[in-house]
Amino acid sequence: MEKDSKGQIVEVALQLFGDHGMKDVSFNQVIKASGLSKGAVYHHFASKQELIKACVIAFWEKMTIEVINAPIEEMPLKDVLSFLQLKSSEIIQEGEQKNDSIFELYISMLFYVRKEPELIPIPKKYFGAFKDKLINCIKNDQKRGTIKKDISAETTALLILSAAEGHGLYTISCVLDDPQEELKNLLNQIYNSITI
Amino acid sequence: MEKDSKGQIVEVALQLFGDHGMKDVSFNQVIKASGLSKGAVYHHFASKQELIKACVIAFWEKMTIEVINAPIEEMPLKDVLSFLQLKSSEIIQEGEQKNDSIFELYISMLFYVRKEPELIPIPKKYFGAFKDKLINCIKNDQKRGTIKKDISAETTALLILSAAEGHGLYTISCVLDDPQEELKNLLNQIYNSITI
Amino acid sequence: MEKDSKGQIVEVALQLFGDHGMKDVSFNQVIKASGLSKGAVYHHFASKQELIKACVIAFWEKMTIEVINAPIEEMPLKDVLSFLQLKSSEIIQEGEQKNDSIFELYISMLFYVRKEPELIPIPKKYFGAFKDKLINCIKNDQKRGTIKKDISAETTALLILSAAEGHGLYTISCVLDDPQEELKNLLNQIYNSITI
Amino acid sequence: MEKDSKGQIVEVALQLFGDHGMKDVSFNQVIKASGLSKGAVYHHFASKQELIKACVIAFWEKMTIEVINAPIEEMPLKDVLSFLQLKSSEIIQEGEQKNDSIFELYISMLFYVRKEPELIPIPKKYFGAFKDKLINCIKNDQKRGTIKKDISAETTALLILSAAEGHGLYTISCVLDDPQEELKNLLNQIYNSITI
DNA sequence: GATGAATGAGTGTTCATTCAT
DNA sequence: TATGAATGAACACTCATTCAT
Repeated sequence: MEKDSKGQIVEVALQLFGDHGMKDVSFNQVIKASGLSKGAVYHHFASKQELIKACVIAFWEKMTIEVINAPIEEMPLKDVLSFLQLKSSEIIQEGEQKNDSIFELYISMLFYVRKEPELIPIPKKYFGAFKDKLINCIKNDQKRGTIKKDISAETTALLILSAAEGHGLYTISCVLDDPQEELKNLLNQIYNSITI
Repeated sequence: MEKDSKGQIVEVALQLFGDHGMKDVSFNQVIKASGLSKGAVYHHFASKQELIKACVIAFWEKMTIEVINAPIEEMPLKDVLSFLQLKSSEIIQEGEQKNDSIFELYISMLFYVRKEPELIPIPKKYFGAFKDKLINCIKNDQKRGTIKKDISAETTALLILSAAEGHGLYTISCVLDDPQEELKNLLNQIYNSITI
Repeated sequence: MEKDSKGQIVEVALQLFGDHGMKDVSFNQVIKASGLSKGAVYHHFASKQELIKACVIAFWEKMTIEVINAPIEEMPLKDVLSFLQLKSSEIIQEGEQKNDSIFELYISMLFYVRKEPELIPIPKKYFGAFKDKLINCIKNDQKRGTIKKDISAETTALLILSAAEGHGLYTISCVLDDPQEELKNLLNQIYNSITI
Repeated sequence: MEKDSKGQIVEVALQLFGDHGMKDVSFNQVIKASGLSKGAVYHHFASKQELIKACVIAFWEKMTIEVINAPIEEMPLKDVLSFLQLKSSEIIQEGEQKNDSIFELYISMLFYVRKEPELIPIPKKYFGAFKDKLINCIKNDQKRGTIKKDISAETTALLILSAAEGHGLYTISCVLDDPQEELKNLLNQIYNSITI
């Protein structure tokens, strides 16, 4: 019997932000889409800024939970990289249909945080969780003897994440000819360079 | 003795876009900053869209020229990577002072192109030139015998660019603890994995 | 052990009105400042109008009590005029620090009453009390033989009050060069013209 | 063939301010009443503040011109006082019909200036012109031998103005029983006290 | 070719007030 | 009696754009 208008507004706003980009969605549009009145929305969020802040927080919390729940934990790195490729291709395909891909929203969310320094810990937590999972897999593989012992798990994890991130950006901007193939090559080269 | 008002307007607009972000600069602001009258600016650009398009084109042309002129051609890859690190730290430092870094503008420019498909070749040319230069360096090093011959120059170049790009994004979003150190580690790991 | 929320709300509202002007204080601000909930305040005052009306009444009652308690009764007129000067300079000094002086609120209260005719008796009572006190002093002085007997105490009292009031308005509006000196001259000229 | 939208807007705004009070007239109302579009009005006045400022200036300039043109110059003081009474009763009668009298606007204009110190010279000029005219009349009467020579023309002028001003305020606020009669008494008492 | 007055839909925000709980 | 979620008209202001001169 809960109403939780506040949560619903954030939900609706995130949807709109994902569809048209954060900068291109007006508060009025959010209000209209929420089905509530102007005053009601302002009752929950004193300004557009505050709504956006709530959305940014909700976005990163979702992302963090997604990472935490990702079934990566005990996988060998090989499978994790395949998992990353799969996810990436899903995002790419989704992005081709919509005007603004989830990736664009993701970047807006990063940039927004940059201007509200007190929010920095939030995406940092997401990023840290992601990196830690990768590091864990690499160390497990090192124990298993499939990955060289003198490789820094930390740096390797960051390399994988950065390469995937950069590749994502290049994909979005349409400068790559065959994004999926090229991502596979990228991750393969990294993987091959650290396996025994 | 041409006035080239058109070019001047683009120049002024790019300056404003760099300072406040493309979405946060109105046509009126550009007009005011240009010192020309409303009618005059509209005489050169029939709409804001057209001005933006001209700016996007000018931006990528500048970037491409910069890459083409970069003194990378005959360097060993080692030095090229140092050069990349230097550039990166320059951008980071600049970005710390301004609200919107050049990096943010760069990403806006990528995203804009995405929605105006006929412009795609323009950043693609920039990216291609960058990648070709790297490939060239790698191949030279392979000839010199400092880099393994069985490594794909193409994939390695893309790996370097992607990793740097992704690292830039992570830096901008303040999730890294020591961006410069981490970039060094990243590039070192790549370099070590391909040297003999 | 009564809470007298009603009185407290009026108190808070008067404070705000004095600080920012009656027109520039919203009902919401009063509610917030009162520390009560929206519903609670509306329970006491069915509308903003009613709250204002209560404030106007409270304001004039305070003013009336102040006049009634003023230690003027048995003073010679000479001292009363000095007393007026003192009060005036106090108000001026206070008004120089705040944005809205008590004088501005006083005038708003007068103007408000004008539009709610049933309230007219309230400031009239204040004004009457003030005038009566002055008349009394003048008549006493006439008995004492210090003031001419053929002078109308009524008109003289009104003259003093009007001159002081007008002078206050000129002071507030910054058109006088040396308000305090000029008030002294004003009252002296009146006083000299009626003394024997 | 001049359009002078700017002047027309000020005219319309002053009309509305006079009718409903400065604080109770919204920019939208001015825009609607002006017959122009929102953008057009904002083209001339960058903000409501600027429009108000222009109105304040225009108001005081009108008032100053009115004083300068008043046929007071060579009159004996007696007639000038009658003239003042006449003017006052005109204002009172007008004020009884409208919600907000010209007197209320006049006071708002004084108060506004108080918060924009660079405007202070403007009503000061009006006030100075008024006082100078009175002083002149008094000095002429002193030459003619109808007014005592040992009276300060300066103080007397200020006394007349203050008393009239204060009386106006009392009239507006409905605390007087017979404003016109009382003003006559007031001015008579002043006049009688300075005549030989 | 160049000017700037004019347009009107749109923005984010505030307001006094109502009403289900 | 008391709460605070909800309402919607109004507010000041910005925007990209048009067009008569």
